[in-house]
Amino acid sequence: MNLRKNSTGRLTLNDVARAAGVSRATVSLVLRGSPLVHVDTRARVEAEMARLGYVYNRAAANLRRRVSSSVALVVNDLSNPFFAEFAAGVDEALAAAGYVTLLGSTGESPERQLAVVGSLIEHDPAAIILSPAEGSDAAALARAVGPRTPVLVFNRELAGSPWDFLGLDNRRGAHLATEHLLALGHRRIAFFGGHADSSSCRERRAGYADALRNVGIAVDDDWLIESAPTRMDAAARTGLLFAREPAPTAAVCYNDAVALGLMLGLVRRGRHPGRDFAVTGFDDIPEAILAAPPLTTIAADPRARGRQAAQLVLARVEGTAPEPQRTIAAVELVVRESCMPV
Amino acid sequence: MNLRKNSTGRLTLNDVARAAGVSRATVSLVLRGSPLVHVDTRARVEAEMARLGYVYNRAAANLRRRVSSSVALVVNDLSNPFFAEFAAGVDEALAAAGYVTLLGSTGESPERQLAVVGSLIEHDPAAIILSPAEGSDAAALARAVGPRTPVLVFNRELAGSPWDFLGLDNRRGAHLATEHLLALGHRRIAFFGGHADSSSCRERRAGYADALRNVGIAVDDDWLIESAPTRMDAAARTGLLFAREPAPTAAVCYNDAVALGLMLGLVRRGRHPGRDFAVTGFDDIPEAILAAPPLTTIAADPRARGRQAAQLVLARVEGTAPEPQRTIAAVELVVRESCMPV
DNA sequence: CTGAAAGCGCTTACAG
DNA sequence: CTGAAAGCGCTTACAG
Repeated sequence: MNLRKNSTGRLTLNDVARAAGVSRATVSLVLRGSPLVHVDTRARVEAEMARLGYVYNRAAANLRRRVSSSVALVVNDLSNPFFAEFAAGVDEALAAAGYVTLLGSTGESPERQLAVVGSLIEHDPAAIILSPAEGSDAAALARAVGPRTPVLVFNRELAGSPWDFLGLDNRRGAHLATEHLLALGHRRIAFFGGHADSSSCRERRAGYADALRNVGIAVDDDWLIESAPTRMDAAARTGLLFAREPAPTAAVCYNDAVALGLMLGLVRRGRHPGRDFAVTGFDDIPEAILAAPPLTTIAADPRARGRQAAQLVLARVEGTAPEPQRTIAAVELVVRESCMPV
Repeated sequence: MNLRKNSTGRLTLNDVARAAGVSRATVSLVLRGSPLVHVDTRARVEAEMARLGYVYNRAAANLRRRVSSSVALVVNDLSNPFFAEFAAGVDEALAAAGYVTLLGSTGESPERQLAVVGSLIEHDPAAIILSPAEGSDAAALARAVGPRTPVLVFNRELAGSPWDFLGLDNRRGAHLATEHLLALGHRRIAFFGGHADSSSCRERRAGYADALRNVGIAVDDDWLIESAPTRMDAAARTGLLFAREPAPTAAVCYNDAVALGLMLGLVRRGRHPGRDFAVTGFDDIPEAILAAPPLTTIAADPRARGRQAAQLVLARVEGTAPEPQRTIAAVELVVRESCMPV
């Protein structure tokens, strides 16, 4: 009956207990759905909670129970649709399991990443899903995380880390893209974009090289062209493809962002992607289908990867997972119109 | 000197205090940078914290201090680049201010939105930044949030809510787009996409109508075409534009997603956007520039809007903001190649 | 089925 | 400058 709040202005279990005429313990049991409470008592308590507008303080409960109901998601760049979709998938699966997502973004900076992890870890997440920035220092990260919080590394391998890993089958993806170009008759095929010091780039290059070697073509180092994994930098580096004659007729791109940037760069040079130069991507981001022409690419289903990452990390939290897991998600070729036969 | 952890396995202030030979209070003062602690003591304590790998439990501190160091961000769809950029901006500014972002996504479902808000609020965020799902129930939301947590509503107005609002200058944006088409000689101009029951759609339609009326053209209800604000639905509804003769020669689209979908729909019908039908967008998402042809649109700089939202909400939290604020962000026309003269 | 008491990891007056 | 004590909002044995 008493609407007076306690000294802090915040409604607590105490207020509900007083209003319902029971002890705090009883209210707590109601909250947690215990069968110990008489059905009438439960109803009375619930009515009071609704009437007062009580909101549960999960932080206090978590502190007492020594549990956590959050998972941190550290992502390098939310403006990359691949990671945005991934984040959406993570959040979806975490929410379904009753966890809340703590978001942190690093902008591809290892220093910011360290700061972000240091800040998130103070909020005591049950686990961390980390899509590492390029050039991450595994040892420094391990120190920032400490020994008590499980980590799932996504997408880029972190050399020397003891953590779970979820990645794409990069090698097979690039292999499929390269084979597609070979089947169309291309023989001078470049690998365009990405930084060779990232594991995903190395793996994709390996798949590309495999496919070429299978048909007796040697990899030409001049056609292994690096760029930042962004549209802009890829567009800017288009010229490197045509530095030497004969130039390639096709490029397997590190990812879709790079492929779209390359297409932009080609158009600026008066070329027609899909008509006089073939391009493949990697990721199948939503705008791949909207490009002109629509981009042939490797689909990785980032949203499903996000759900999968959440599942893996929760399995680790619940302690049901065995030793550090290395999970490689399958990947498939999506043929659209950016590759002409030659 | 003692590496033994307490019973829970977790390192606490107590452990650091014992190892450094001081009281918990002293360690706490060190942690909070108090000048009361002797410099030598501070150094000794900090050395122990580093050596032991102590991590601060901010939840416990927040509970005791009755403060919160998180802000909840509720967004309807992270796979929309406009919201992904917005989220990135929010997170960037919150992190800079020492707050952590609690993420929730609603998938444009008012029911899920209620559940998400109900779950986030239990984590006691200092504030909520809410980009409401279509068809949100303001009263139900207000009940879920309670009276103690400030909310900033972004993008879509929530009728009857007492909360701060940050929106775009929708009316002016659509006005600019329509004027651009008029200046190119178009006279039969449709307004394509969006749902008329959302405030942003109504405002954009009003700007469109203003511009037409200014030059003595009446709005034709047949050319006010609704769609979900997505690429797919827009593409599917393209035909409605050509149901009657004479058909429009141009469309002001509700947003970029709709505009890109419309362009896709036009191509499927054998038309050439930018050559025989003019299209404008709204948002200037990154792929607008990559469309074929590049999309003329209204730039809203979602990342800057995210930073702005964080700032507004923090001002409210610090209590420096006066009465409920209504902030309308300026918007500008970006001319590219999707509109030909007629 | 309910109540009194202790405790999660921290902070904050208050003495000294 | 440091220590002992109380308390943030909850949960959990333990009695009854």
